[in-house]
Amino acid sequence: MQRRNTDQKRVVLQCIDCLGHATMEQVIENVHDIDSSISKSTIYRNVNVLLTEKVIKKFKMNQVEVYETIKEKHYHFMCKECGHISDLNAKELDERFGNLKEIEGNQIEEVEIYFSGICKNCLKKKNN
Amino acid sequence: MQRRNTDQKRVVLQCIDCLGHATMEQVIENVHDIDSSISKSTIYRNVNVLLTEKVIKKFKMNQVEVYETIKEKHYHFMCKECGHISDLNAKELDERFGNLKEIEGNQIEEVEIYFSGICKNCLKKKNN
DNA sequence: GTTCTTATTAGGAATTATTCCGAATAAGAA
DNA sequence: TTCTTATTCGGAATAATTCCTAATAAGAAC
Repeated sequence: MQRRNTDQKRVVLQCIDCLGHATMEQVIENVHDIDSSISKSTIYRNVNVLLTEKVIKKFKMNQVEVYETIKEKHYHFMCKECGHISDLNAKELDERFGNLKEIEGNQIEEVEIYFSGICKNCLKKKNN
Repeated sequence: MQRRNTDQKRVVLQCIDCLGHATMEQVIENVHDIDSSISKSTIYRNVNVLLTEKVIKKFKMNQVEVYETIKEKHYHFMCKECGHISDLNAKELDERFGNLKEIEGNQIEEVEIYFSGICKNCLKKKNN
């Protein structure tokens, strides 16, 4: 099927990209801030299209489902205090597990790692 | 609030425990196999109670939401061919990242790792 | 064992998130 | 500019989960 580029699709992608990490609710809200005439079903459909096109990806941390554009490989850290999700640079971590190709006889193709704890900022607040 | 032990709650836990890894659908199905008079809302409620009691936990891999009883620490591997989820022994993996306490200024309390790829059995089938 | 408080239940209604549908529109190839 | 058909809107349909209420029963106190 020949895919088309529509304004609606561009807005959806732009929103997810700007937000960094966005829940579906946030995506809908942001899209409607830009153009409230874009219907919910169009937003849902385009999010799914972008997922199958592998332009964005979806993951879940601590019960929160999140979308983000696929850029260079990285991992996620969610703060248990403020709920903020931040990106972790992959390099340091890849040294540890990037070379893992097999485990207990199973061939590894993907590794998803989610860290959680207390973020830099919340630590700072606590120490003051 | 003083919690009570009911037959319904016991059946729900028993099912999740026996199944090893279970989706909500599977939990409902299994509970109803044992006692079809247990209502769906009771099953949902008890799953949530067990979650807050930290007797079971919930996670998500490749779009599949799964419940399991909390036993000793381990990681998960999901096969992209057959969809089966298996447990990975934590020891070997903990040597790699168990000692990670801080990253980019953030204090790490939990690490969730999900592997996916092709499992032992599917590899065997492919090679035959 | 009996009584009593109240957490829990069944079952259906209500809510919420997501997908489906069909006629109208518009992307982009020719 | 024409033409094909992917995409759109917007509301209906669906599916998953939670809420509600009267009835029940767990388990503490006696």
